[in-house]
Amino acid sequence: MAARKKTSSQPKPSYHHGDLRRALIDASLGLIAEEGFSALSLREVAKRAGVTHAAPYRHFADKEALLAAVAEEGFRTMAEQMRQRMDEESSPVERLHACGVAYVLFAVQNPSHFRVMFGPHFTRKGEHQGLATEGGHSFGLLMQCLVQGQQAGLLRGGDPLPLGLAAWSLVHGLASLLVDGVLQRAGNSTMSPEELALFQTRLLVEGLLLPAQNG
Amino acid sequence: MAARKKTSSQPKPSYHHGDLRRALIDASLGLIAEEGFSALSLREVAKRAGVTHAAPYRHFADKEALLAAVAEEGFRTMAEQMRQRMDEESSPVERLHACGVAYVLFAVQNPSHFRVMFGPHFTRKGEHQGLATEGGHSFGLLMQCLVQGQQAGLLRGGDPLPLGLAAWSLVHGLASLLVDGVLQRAGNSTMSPEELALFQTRLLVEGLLLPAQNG
DNA sequence: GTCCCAAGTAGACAGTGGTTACTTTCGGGC
DNA sequence: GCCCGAAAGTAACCACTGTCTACTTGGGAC
Repeated sequence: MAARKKTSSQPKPSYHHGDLRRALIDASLGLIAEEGFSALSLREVAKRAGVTHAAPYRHFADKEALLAAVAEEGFRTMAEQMRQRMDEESSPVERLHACGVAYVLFAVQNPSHFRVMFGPHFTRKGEHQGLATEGGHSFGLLMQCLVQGQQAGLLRGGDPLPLGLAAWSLVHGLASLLVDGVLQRAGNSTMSPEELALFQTRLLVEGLLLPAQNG
Repeated sequence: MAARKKTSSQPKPSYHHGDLRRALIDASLGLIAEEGFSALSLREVAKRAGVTHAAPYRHFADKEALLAAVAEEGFRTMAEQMRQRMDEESSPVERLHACGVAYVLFAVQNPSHFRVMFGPHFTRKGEHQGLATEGGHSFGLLMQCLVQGQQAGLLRGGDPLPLGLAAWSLVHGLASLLVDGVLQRAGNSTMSPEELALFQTRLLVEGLLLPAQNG
């Protein structure tokens, strides 16, 4: 139920409904949020959007196409939020933190989006390369931070790709645990998602070792 | 399709089938591995186990109970493998690495188990507290490593819980990305899951900063 | 004002899935 | 050798889902 800007992403406002495509995506997100992913069906989505069960086929070839649209929007929004938050910082290291915090916050604030983006759907098809493209943008932002940190002489050198994968793993893991509610069942409490994200990204940068032991 | 020891976990070998309960769990894992999680149905599981579709109800109250049994076994196996791998190391830091590597390797070698364990199933019910218990064992092993490292003066002090959550996030994220095949689509390649896990856990311990910058 | 065509409706079909009630099989205790 | 009860089989119910086809609506171009 994230607040959603009425951007002019879809050019044609459509005839009868206004913007059914938009409404279907939102209905999907709401349904996943309230009933869980397994409850998501085209028919129920259509009902939520206030149309009959065949109407979605005017906008999406099939169920998978709808999911792909949801995921693609998610990747785009996430990259946008990461960029925004990173732009508020100047130091490469701070930008790195901002990058990770934005990733986790997006997941927590848009759990339905996150589930679709990284779920086990999408049975093959090269059709969804839009997803890989959009997802690549986010990872590109992260890698850019890392390389800048290396060039500034702040971060350890060498191939930045493994470093980026590690950073991605960290924030993706935290996001997954939060979205799936695992941390609620574990003995966590107290720290907010943002605090957790900031703490963990700092920890990855600084290391678990005692400062005196390092170097 | 992980190799499975015929341990005496279930006392009663049952009458007609031999051990249908065991067979149903294995069939579930095989089905998820081959057809994906969404293809998992009680009827198909029963067919794979060589019985009719109503037979599973002699051993599980409903579909969710079967999933819970799968997940619980997964948590138990994972904790066991973590313990084994940790016991091969003596230094707390090395044990920490072993702990993380075992987590990731379990996920990669038992992706079906992993998906069930951390999937969005299990609609409420306190019945599944067996899951939380078994899951807690794994996390307990991790926390034990951390505290030992602190007591040995190797790791930074303070509340060990946030440190443990960070370590968990890292390995859980890597495991998730590998299991969901995201790293295949990204420009990864070259490093094996074990190498990735070891590299990343080391990185978390030592930090991203240049050694000279740290401390 | 008319006509066209996208958008949406109504209905149907085939397949699947979870679940339950009743029946049959068969190993072991007596 | 008989009988009980657990384990598995059989059959059916009912709900739901994705998708297709044919029909209707209504706004805008002309």
